Amino acid sequence: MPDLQSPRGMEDLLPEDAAVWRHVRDIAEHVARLFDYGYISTPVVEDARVFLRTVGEESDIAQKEMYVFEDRGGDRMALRPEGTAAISRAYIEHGMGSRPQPVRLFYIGPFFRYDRPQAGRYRQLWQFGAECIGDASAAADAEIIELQHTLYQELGLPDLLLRINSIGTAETRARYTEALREHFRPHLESLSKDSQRRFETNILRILDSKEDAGHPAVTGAPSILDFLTEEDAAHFAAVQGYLGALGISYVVDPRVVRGLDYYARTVWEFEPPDAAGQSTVGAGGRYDGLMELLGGPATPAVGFATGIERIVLNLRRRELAPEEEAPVDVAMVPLGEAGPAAAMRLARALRAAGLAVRAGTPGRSLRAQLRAASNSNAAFAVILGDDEARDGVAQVKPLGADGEQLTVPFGSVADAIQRSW
RNA sequence: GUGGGUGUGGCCUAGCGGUUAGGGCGCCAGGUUGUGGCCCUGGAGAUCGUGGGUUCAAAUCCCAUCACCCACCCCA
Repeated sequence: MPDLQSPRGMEDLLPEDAAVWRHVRDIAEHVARLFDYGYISTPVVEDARVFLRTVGEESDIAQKEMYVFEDRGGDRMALRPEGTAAISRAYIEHGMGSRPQPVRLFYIGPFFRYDRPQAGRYRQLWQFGAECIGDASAAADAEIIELQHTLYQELGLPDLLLRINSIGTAETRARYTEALREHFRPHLESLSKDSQRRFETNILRILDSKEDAGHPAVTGAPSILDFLTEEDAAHFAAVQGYLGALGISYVVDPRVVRGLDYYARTVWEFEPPDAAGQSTVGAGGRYDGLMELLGGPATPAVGFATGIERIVLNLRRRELAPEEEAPVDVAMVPLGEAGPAAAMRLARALRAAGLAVRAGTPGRSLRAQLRAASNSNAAFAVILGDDEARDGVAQVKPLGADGEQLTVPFGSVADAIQRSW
């Protein structure tokens, strides 16, 4: 190991990884476009309060997973751990409440969580997300889920399991957590240490504990769905109605909860069927209370985020990840004294004609350069030495199985290559 | 923060007390005074993660440490 390496949990993206990332990003942006979501990019660094106010001071994100630092001016800054709060900040700051509602936005970029890395979890992670802001209706929930569902369909991940739930409003959850507390209190002794801790910090999390999954107190716990108000229940039923109309399969799972406090009503997750470990590929929910936490007007909103690394992981597991970018069209092969300069000028002309051209390596033997050209998967080698430079021509050599090498005047090289396709 | 596993050239790896630390891939060069892919030959490239200890002798055994991986917590 060299003594300098990338920070823990933050990975270099190498050229050989580029094809699959480009693939995912292209499809994500395409799907966003299909739904008329506009691209928004917010800073990677924000005033720490943007997140501290919204994710909940007590949440793990605020307590131990956020990169917080003081800048040179003494301001408390944070590397963004998630997208929704920052986008909400931008929505308020730019008065987007005065635009036609709802405002539909999508984003893609890196986020940061000071977590212990493991498979599918990183300290710098990329997320693609979409937010539909200013629409309280169940149709907006369905639209966001449909967008996310379409993304996975387009990517070739049609069998991700959609689990949905409603966690009601803040009042609902207050009544429910009180009921849970009463339910679990007599069983505390027999629950795992983690669950005992959760009993104090985030009691909802006991429900999806891995250790206590089979515990009778967990399996027999009351369901939040029984605590929903009439309005919440109607909203949830409407969402399910839309999903049914769209033919999107899902399961209602009352154990789906959210780590962040600002969620309300509909929440969901997409998971691979062979789920294990850090498996959630994407998750979303309604966050009607968030804007007010940031000092803005009460504004209903719903959105989702999906982890690019986790998408790539799933594509690779299924061998659906494209391995290579499109190969280069032309590899230049300059020889001799006059070849290199003439080859550079010819390469410029070819690029101007829209061809991708890899520069050669003057000084290397013809054999070595042709080997390299062949390895690069270039469609053509263009050989240019002293004789060619003198005569104003180049040798155009197809690198495929067959095809004849031609002597072509400079001005006709681009044409000759484009015609022979 | 907790637990487990693994560290040998760029990558994969053999060696598990005494070897000039071996091989494969890749890279560079040559085999053709200017013609690739296959093949052949040669070359460069390793403080055996780091520090300490045991021993006549350590990549190999012990301890510590660091890094990475996996899992828990939490989350995308």
